[in-house]
Amino acid sequence: MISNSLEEYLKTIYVLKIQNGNIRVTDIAEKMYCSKASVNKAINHLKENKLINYETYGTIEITEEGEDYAKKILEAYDIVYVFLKDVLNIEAEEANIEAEKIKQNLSDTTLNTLAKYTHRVLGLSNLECDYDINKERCRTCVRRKNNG
Amino acid sequence: MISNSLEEYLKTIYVLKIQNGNIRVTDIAEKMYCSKASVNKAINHLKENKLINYETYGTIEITEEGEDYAKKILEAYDIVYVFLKDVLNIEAEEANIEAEKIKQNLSDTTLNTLAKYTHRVLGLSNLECDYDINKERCRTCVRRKNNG
DNA sequence: TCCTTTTGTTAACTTCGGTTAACATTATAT
DNA sequence: ATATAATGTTAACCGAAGTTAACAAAAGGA
Repeated sequence: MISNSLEEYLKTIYVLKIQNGNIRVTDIAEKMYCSKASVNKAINHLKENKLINYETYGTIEITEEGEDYAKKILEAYDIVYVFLKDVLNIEAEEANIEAEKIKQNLSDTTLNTLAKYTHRVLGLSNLECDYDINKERCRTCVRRKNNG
Repeated sequence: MISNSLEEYLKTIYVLKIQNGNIRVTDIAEKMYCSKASVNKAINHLKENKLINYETYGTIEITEEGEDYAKKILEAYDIVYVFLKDVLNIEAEEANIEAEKIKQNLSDTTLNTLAKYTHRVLGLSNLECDYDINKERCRTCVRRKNNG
């Protein structure tokens, strides 16, 4: 288990790599509005936790484990975001802010229950949805995102 | 604005005072599973923020402002707790743990929206519930609590 | 090539929220 | 009334997560 702060770094690294391919300390610092020194510390911690590979002055690579972790973080965000935006009808920008704040604090079981509830209420999947955050990315949430 | 940590101390002080009348540093430390030294620091911070009155070796008194603040913290907890327990049907103990973790991070507007949603889904108040977390304690949540 | 700019690292420091241990004060029991 | 127990305070410390500033390394242009 890593801290919320490190989770944010990992998530940012994962997203930036998908968007931009390669990625530098400076990119992360800009995206997260923090100093390069903070990023440097963070990536060394992530390395200690085997979530990324990194050598001094080298390139940042996410490990298998790190990728799974990052996906789970994003998945948790999606579950909360979709609930706030499409069930509670909270405006997108506000829903985004709130989802970012909450997602880290929810247990797997709560996230699973919330996902199933949202799917049911929105008619996105049948009642006996067997979604499990630890097994796979939520197809219905993904579909919603892809459809706008 | 005080930190989440200080909010927890304030909430605990408020609840203990309601339950036990007077209250000591030791009581707070026991309830929060922390050292008396931590409590001492916290109450001095709360005092600086005018949320409690305290003199060295004296008694701990909550100010008007502190009481309002504590009530709001409890209210936020209730809103999340009732949603988790009665809408998502999460088991009480788990709902309690999760509500404790989330409540601090939600904005007033999200809390209001969530409260109204819960009331509507549970049929606890009419659709045009004008509940506002900053104005008063939620009567429907209170009623639910009192009725078990 | 080599000089300059960009990028990355490190050291020293800050704040927050906690700890333990030593000490001070207050309360209690005989 | 006083010894002892309980309670409260303070000092010195820790780790997490950030900062700035100085320095090191890499990249790019003339």
